[in-house]
Amino acid sequence: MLTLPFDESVVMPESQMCRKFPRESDDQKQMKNPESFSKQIILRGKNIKRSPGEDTEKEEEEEEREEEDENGLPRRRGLRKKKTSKIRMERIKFRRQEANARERNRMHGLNDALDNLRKVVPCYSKTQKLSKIETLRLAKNYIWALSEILRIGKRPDLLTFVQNLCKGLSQPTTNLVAGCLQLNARSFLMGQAGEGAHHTRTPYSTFYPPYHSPELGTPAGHGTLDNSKSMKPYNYCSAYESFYESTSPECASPQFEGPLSPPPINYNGIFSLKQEESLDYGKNYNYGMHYCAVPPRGPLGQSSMFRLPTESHFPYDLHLRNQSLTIQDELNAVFHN
DNA sequence: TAGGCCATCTGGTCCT
DNA sequence: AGGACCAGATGGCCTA
Repeated sequence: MLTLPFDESVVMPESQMCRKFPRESDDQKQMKNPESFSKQIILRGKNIKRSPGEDTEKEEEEEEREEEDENGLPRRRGLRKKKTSKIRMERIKFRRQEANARERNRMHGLNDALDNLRKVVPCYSKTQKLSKIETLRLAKNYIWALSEILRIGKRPDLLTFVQNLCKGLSQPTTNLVAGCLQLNARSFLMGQAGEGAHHTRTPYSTFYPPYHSPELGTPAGHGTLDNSKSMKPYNYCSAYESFYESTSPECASPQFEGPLSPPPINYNGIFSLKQEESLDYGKNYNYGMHYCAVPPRGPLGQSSMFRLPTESHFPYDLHLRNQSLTIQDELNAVFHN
């Protein structure tokens, strides 16, 4: 915009000017690189480039001399003022653009920090990024959950941990977190309906080895699984155990690495358990009701509720879409009853 | 198409 | 004076 002649468009308010031009104007693109932008200003803006306050007096004096008419008499006040304001406008404009660049950098820094935060909260996916607000909420919940562990001095059950993590999160985020924590809806059903719910179990509702979906007959991560959103499932075990003791090999990394790591999980639709959204995060902590995923009985609950035996795995619940819907219906029935 | 999320611009305020 | 920080406004992109 500095390349524009200083005509009326320069005098008009900045906000109006900005609306006149496309967002990614040349200047704006250049502003992404402030250094090159400065150079551009030198090249294109003639005498625009200067450090703030520098030479301005000289130039304004010059301007004032210019403002004398042929007879050496000063021009009328109004005219002169207009000329001076033109310089000022130029300078203000330049400073505004510098401020914009700083603000952009600042926000980029903030976003970088948020990205770093995303990597340490219990749900990280490069392709399915948590929103800023959800990242902050999840981080807060995570800190709170961990501090509760410290305060109480013992491990809560998985359900409580997940409940705490998901407080106040939106449904998609809750789904994502649940997926990352590798809960499964069947555990939920078992916990909700107790033994009576066992009839709802499908042949593979009991634990089966990961990487393979019996119904699909294909390795997990293929077929109907949403592979486009390759997620790095957070290993609950790692966060948990690293907090207390050394991690087992299976729990060493929260991230999905390589073919031996857990497959991507289809988190679309599986955990659509919430009946309503809480409008007031501070008051409503009902989300826990929707995550009554009781840690599976059996091998998981031996030395620790969450400790996995060396050769056992968390179940990866790989559902077909319609199957997920069926489960969701069942869950809804549970809630409504 | 509405709504959510985001990047950017902008002007105000506070601090150094 | 100038920079950092903040919040409002705006428009683009994406998804349900």
